[in-house]
Amino acid sequence: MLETIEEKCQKNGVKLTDQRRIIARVISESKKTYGESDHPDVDELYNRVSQIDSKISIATVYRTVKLFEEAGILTKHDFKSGKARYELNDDHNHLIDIKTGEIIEFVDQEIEELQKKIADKYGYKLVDHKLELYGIKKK
Amino acid sequence: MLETIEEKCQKNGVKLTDQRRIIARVISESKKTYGESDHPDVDELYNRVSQIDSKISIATVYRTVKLFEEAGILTKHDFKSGKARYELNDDHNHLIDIKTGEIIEFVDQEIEELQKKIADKYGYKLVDHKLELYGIKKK
DNA sequence: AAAATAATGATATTAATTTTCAATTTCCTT
DNA sequence: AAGGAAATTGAAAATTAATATCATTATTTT
Ligand SMILES: [Mn+2]
Ligand SMILES: [Mn+2]
Ligand SMILES: [Zn+2]
Ligand SMILES: [Zn+2]
Repeated sequence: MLETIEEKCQKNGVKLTDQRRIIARVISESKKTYGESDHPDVDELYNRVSQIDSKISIATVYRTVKLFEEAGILTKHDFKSGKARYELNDDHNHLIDIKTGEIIEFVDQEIEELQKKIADKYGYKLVDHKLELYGIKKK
Repeated sequence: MLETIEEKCQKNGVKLTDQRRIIARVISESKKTYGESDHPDVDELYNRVSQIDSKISIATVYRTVKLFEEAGILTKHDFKSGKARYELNDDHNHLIDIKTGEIIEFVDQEIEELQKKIADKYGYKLVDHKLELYGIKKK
């Protein structure tokens, strides 16, 4: 982890209240605590946050993930589940097992460059990108 | 256009009622009629369909796009708009202008192959993929 | 043609997210 | 430090895309 959410907030002028700090912590720790491919939805975040401070409302969780997302701190995913799922914005891609729902994260420099090249070709500067691969395990 | 929705339905065992046929037609014509980057949501489809047959209900539009999607005829997009948007499933990608919302469609063989290669590297057979590039126009 | 099956339209329901609003906390200005 | 403005919060209501229900209509099957 290169930069903490707190630092990113400071840099982006996002004020950190007690509630936001706790929510930030839960998100930061979600990978370490719950495994590599953890992409919690708001309900799940609310559950985890509640264990730290049971008075935090789900409205605040919704407000905070939105705030963090708009500040570029979090990435919101709309996988097929219907609920939005969140994680730290660290520029990786996802390979999703359509049988099990397992999510594998990957980074590929070649893809990154190719995407930049394509945007460039159409006269655009690439500022964000989303790549999801759906596959079935080969036996 | 290589294959009509009607043909795809027949091939996939999807029955075409009058209502479905009209909805299929509206979707097929959405590009020609409304320009290159047309990705209508259900409300918009309902509006267009209603001009042809005002008795078709929005429930039927919802049911039909779901049916077509499950048959692999349509692709459902969850862009940032909140509403799902639909178009013919023809395996292209999107470059979205984050200032104007304009959607540019593109196909890139190199990206296609690279994606297959990555899935393969993780032991998966690629069955679907979604790539969205977000950019700002260079001046 | 009669019975069974499927699809439709209208409406109710669900569920995620947003909004409202009064209360509390934080931030300014003096 | 005090007082008032501004921002944030919790609880609850509102919104809204999408789905489910159900009586009616259309299509198949016998
Ligand atoms: Mn990247
Ligand atoms: Mn492809
Ligand atoms: Zn991830
Ligand atoms: Zn498209």
